Amino acid sequence: MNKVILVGRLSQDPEVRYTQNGKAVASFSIAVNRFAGSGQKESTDFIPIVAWEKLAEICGNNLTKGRRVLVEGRLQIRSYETADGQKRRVAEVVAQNIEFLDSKQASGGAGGGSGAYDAGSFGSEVFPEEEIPF
Amino acid sequence: MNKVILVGRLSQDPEVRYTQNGKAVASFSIAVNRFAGSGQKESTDFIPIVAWEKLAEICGNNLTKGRRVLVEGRLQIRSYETADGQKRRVAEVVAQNIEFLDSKQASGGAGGGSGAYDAGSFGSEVFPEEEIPF
Amino acid sequence: MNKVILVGRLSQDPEVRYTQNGKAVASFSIAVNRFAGSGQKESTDFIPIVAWEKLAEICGNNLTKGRRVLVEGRLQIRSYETADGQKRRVAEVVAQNIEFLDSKQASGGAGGGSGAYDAGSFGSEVFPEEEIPF
Amino acid sequence: MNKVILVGRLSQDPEVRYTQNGKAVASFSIAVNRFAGSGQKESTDFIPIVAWEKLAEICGNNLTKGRRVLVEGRLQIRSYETADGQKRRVAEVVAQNIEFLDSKQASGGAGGGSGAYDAGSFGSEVFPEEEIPF
DNA sequence: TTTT
DNA sequence: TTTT
Repeated sequence: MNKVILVGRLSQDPEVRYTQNGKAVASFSIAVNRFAGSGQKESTDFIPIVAWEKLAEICGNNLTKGRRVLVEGRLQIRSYETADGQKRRVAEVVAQNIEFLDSKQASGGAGGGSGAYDAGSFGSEVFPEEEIPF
Repeated sequence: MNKVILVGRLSQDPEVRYTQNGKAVASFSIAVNRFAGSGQKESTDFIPIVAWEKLAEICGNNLTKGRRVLVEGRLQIRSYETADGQKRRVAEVVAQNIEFLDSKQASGGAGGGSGAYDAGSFGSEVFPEEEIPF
Repeated sequence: MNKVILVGRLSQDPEVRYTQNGKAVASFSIAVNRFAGSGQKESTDFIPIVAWEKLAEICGNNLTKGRRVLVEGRLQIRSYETADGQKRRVAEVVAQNIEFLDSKQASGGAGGGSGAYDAGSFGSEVFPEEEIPF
Repeated sequence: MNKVILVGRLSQDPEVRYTQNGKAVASFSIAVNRFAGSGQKESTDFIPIVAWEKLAEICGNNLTKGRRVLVEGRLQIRSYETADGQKRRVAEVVAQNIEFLDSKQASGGAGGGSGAYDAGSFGSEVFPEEEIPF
């Protein structure tokens, strides 16, 4: 069991790239507010999201900075090396399912609308982390 | 909504420290296995967990390396500076509720037993991140 | 672990009642859409929600039919007897946390706004089921 | 979003039946303990679980009364008529993913072992409720 | 009994 | 830095 459920707003437009095998990967962050009790400082977590394949394309085509989404996914710790050879670890949520929470009326325009998009339907539950092209 | 639910085994004994205000903080990582489909390489995420106050003490007193737990919490991105002034971000799960999944029979001995422990009952849902003593 | 997370719209205004001890209880149902794959009939689950005390009052004062909410809670199976002595069981979600998902702009008017409300902050995690006044 | 996550023990062996189309359906209940605070009566919810197809067969072949599982699924309200024509509604959790929480050592024997089994891998996320053969 |  |  490794389940993450977040509601937040995109802090940037998604970036869509492609692996060497031609798989789409979308990445973006969402701003998730912490509702601290009264008297406590409110704060925000900016949480990196990664989506793959069909879900990546849906993100690229439909999401923009500021839109509110519900993301269901898996918390992944990915290791990489910096240009000068240091090992680093980065956490990100690999999306399995994304719901667009802005109602049609609220968002208006061509890119509007709400819906739910599920990576599961595309048979892409798990991806080898080496492939991530960034 | 910022909800994380994980099942995994402690990869180390919890470390319990105290803030300047005397609040207990336990930290440890859990190894969460990824059940890739057949034909895919199995892998593991080592996810850092932080627990506060009473829950921290329960962790310190009852959990050891190898024990299996269910952790419910919040995904937090914490910023800090390295000794040489670089800004870094680290992700960790702030535990709200921990269940011990090793049954009494299975684990045996004095440290055994299973149960559920909830930070909520101690009124400690949100902590200012500056206080973390490490 | 008994965790339920739902996003849906109120199918009715909340009803707020009081137990003999003066505790507020709000009840309402939310319509949760099932996003079946293409070619499958879309359908809806109408799921009964119960909220207690302060959270009940917030629901009574802020929610109306049609509003969209995220409900986090516990799935509870409650037993009762009908007037003619039959035993019945009813399932309901006891809310621990409710987020209002209609943005201020989208909903407009006095009742609008979005926010998150947590039963935990009021120390009311668990309620004896006999007390429910309906 | 309609997500349920439960940890409990089977209160009975699973029953596996088949729809007219030959799809396997497993049904059983799990006993989920409510950890009331000290001074409150502890109680248990018996929550009906339904699993389909490959996941149903895995349940039928591996689970027995008393085994501990984590169930991830969807809360569904199903309508049916009694023999004397009354309309009733029953709630059940449609499993998407089941993890066996009894460790190999604890359970022993041929049926033992732990693992995670995911309906998603079998392309069976949503089932029309009319088909349920009971 | 039902929502968009 | 890692667990079974």
